[in-house]
Amino acid sequence: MGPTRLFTNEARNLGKSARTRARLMDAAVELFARDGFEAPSVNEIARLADMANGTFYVHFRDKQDIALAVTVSIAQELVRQLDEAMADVDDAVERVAMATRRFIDLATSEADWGNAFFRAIWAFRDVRGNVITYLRADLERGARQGAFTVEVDDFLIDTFASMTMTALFGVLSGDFGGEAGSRVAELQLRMLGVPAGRAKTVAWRKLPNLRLTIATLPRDPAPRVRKPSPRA
Amino acid sequence: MGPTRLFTNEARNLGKSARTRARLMDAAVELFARDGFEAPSVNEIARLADMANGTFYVHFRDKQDIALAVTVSIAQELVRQLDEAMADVDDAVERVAMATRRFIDLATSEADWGNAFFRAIWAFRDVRGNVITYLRADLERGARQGAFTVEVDDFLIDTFASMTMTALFGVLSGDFGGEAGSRVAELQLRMLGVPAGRAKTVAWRKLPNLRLTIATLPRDPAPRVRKPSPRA
Amino acid sequence: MGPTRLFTNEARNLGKSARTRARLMDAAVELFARDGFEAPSVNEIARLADMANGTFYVHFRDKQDIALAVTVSIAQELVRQLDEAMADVDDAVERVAMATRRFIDLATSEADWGNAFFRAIWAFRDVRGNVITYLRADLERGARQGAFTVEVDDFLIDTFASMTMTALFGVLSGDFGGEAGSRVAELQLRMLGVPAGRAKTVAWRKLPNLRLTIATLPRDPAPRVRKPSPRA
Amino acid sequence: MGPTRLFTNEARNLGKSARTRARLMDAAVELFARDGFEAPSVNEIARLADMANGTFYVHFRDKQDIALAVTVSIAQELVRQLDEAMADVDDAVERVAMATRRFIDLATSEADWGNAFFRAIWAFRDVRGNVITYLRADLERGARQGAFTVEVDDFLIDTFASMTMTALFGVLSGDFGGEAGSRVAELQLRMLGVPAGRAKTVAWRKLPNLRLTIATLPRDPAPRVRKPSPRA
DNA sequence: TATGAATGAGGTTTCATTCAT
DNA sequence: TATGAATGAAACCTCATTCAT
Repeated sequence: MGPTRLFTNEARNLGKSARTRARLMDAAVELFARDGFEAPSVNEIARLADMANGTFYVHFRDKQDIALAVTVSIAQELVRQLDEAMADVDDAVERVAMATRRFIDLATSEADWGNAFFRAIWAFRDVRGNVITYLRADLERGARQGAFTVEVDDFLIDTFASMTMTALFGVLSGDFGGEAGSRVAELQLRMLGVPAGRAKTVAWRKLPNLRLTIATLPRDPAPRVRKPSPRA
Repeated sequence: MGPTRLFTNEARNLGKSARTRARLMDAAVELFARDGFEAPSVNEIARLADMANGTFYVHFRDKQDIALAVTVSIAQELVRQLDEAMADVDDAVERVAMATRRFIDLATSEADWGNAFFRAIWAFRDVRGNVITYLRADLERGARQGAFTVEVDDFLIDTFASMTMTALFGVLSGDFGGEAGSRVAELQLRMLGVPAGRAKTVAWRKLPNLRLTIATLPRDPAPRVRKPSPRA
Repeated sequence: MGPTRLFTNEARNLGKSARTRARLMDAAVELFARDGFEAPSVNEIARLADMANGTFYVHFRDKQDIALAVTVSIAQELVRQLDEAMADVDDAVERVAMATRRFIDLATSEADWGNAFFRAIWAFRDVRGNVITYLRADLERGARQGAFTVEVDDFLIDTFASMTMTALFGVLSGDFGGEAGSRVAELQLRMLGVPAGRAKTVAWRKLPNLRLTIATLPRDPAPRVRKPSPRA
Repeated sequence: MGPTRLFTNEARNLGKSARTRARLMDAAVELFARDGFEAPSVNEIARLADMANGTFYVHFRDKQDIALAVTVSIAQELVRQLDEAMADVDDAVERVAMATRRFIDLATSEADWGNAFFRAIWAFRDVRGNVITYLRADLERGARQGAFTVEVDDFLIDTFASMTMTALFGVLSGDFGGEAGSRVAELQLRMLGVPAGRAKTVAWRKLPNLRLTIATLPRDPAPRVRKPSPRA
């Protein structure tokens, strides 16, 4: 169950430069996830990626640079897949609960990415913005639908998000099990004003598992017929 | 408006060694609060405390050591004063809301301490334990009193605590104003199952301001009424 | 007002390889003139020449190599044009004064070349030799003609040359204006033994301006009168 | 005939810090003299001074810092001793010739210092100022005394100085012998307008040798009776 | 020829820590 | 206790140079 090297996989069919860059990013994810963004030295990253230290600087300006690249990629991918998975859900209560649960599922399915994401949220303000946009949309939808009885503003969003992140962290660190997603979701709905009964029902409804993936099938030769969705 | 040097103040009447140690701790708080636990070098701490770098090692094994000393002290003091201020409150709903609000008040009244505390919570697991004991007690009291309709366990406590911390952080970083305490408190009560009306009433009830102090020997011209102090 | 790219211009009608080489040399002159011979990296030179770093090594062994190529070329060109401009002057006093003045004019008319030359004189002994031959000839002519009352040897030549170079540097760095040529020339003649009056007359006599060029194939719309050019 | 370690010698009776600093400066002089100010790495300097690389940074901010320290010291010492040696000479013609000759003698007597000084003149504009002040004074004195028939201004001073420096460089590099001082001095006087005969007489008059020294006798314990001159 | 990714030695600088005073 | 100079490992980064394409 070693590291999955999602970036390397993604760059499989790209040029040499892109592949080297991807190897560095995978190495960085692994170390960032384990030790945070400060601890790993550039040399360590290069060594783990199995290349000369100088090569790092061919592809990134410095550690901050790769950290941001890695982090933004992860956040985008996470959010994109999350959004995709909820495309056909309309009810805000359902959406909010599902977002929390699936987000935790996804971020948990690839521990390094989840950890790196978790660290990134605190380290880089930009990453937050990316994610929060979606969250805000769902909360406002709920307000419009009359399902939530609280004011939706930055304060609420921050609070809400921190609950999700805390649950995620608990799962990643092994303190909590798979039910964590449902538990926070239920608490969040209660907080928002959803009646306790409905909160419980929605938050605990069975949900198919999600796995974080990165588009992998051949790119360059180009799949002639665009299938409905190239991913599971 | 400069730093308050609470440790130095506390050690005012102690031996020279204790006073030197306190100066180091005050310097450390100031730097930790501003730059986190990694960034400041031992030399910087010593320089800010206005003593030779070698002196640091007379009093602390290493940076980790002083960081722990500092944060544990802060946490203890914070919790102690919080507890003291709520000694005569019995109702769990009131206690829980008040704890959240006053905690934020206290931690906010001395920005460096608040920031250092905030950082410590993530960096040192031990500091959490200290604080959480009190929190658990109040939540369990509420469960026994039938005021809360959720299961009280580690998961709930973590979630609850992260909400408070998020509000605290928002205030410290200037994103939110003084009402943040009431806002989280209200959200927390709703989450716990307190009816929306009561949650609002309790969370927004006027409360006298608290200021973090390190009670010790008679202050400057010395207020006679204050009892000697709980510490040497 | 941008750089003149004299080498590129000179190689205009040569093979591709020669043109690439010339572009590198122009880039090198520009950087050497600005930052000296050590500071610019091979990568910088290549980047300024708008080609891949590897290409550099197709044309030059290393930085020393291009530095020499560049400065020897500059020195030759400078001296050649200087010599050409004085072909019909016979009197040593006139020649010596004119050489100094026109040398400064030329080296000044193309600031990068002037600066690179100036730097080269100190860095590469070889470059000196090239220039000094001409200088010695004129000084010896003056001695034969009885115009100079000092012994002409290496010491005198060095001293004389350093005076010219100092004036050149002053002009290039903006400390002195256009009259610098005449001033040194006058001082030099006095030093050599030319009576003060004559020294002044000769050194300040009006002189048409010279511009450093790399004569090659017909210029833009092509001045017909100029003979084909002394080079391929 | 190894290196003389003048700084170390000077700091003999000072504190430990000053002595370490002096050792670094001596090492720096040796390397700067041989390779210029760019080539030697900080590590090389520390290694030659026989201490850990980190120690360098206890005493100097960076290479520029030590280069300046070294250079300013050398220039000051050189100028001070030169000035001292000419204290009782009044005639400007004599002074000017003597200054040039003795300056070359001094700078030559301690080759490393001379070389370092020579390099410094080109690298640090500030060092020039120091030296040039004295030079200007003598030239202006000559003008006042009616001995010189040229205008004394920056241009003249630069030219004059470059002649001296060129002679110095020639001696240091072994191209010229001990008579170089007299030769330039004679040329300089001619240039300034001193009749050829007088120029020769003054410039070649026998002069006792000078040696660059640094005050060396016991400092701290303090010599009770100030002798007329503590130096040879 | 031209490319540009990759290399790794070597430079600069910081810093926790020791130790003689 | 307090000092602060000294240490050296280790971080960061640059760069001349090679080499497969």
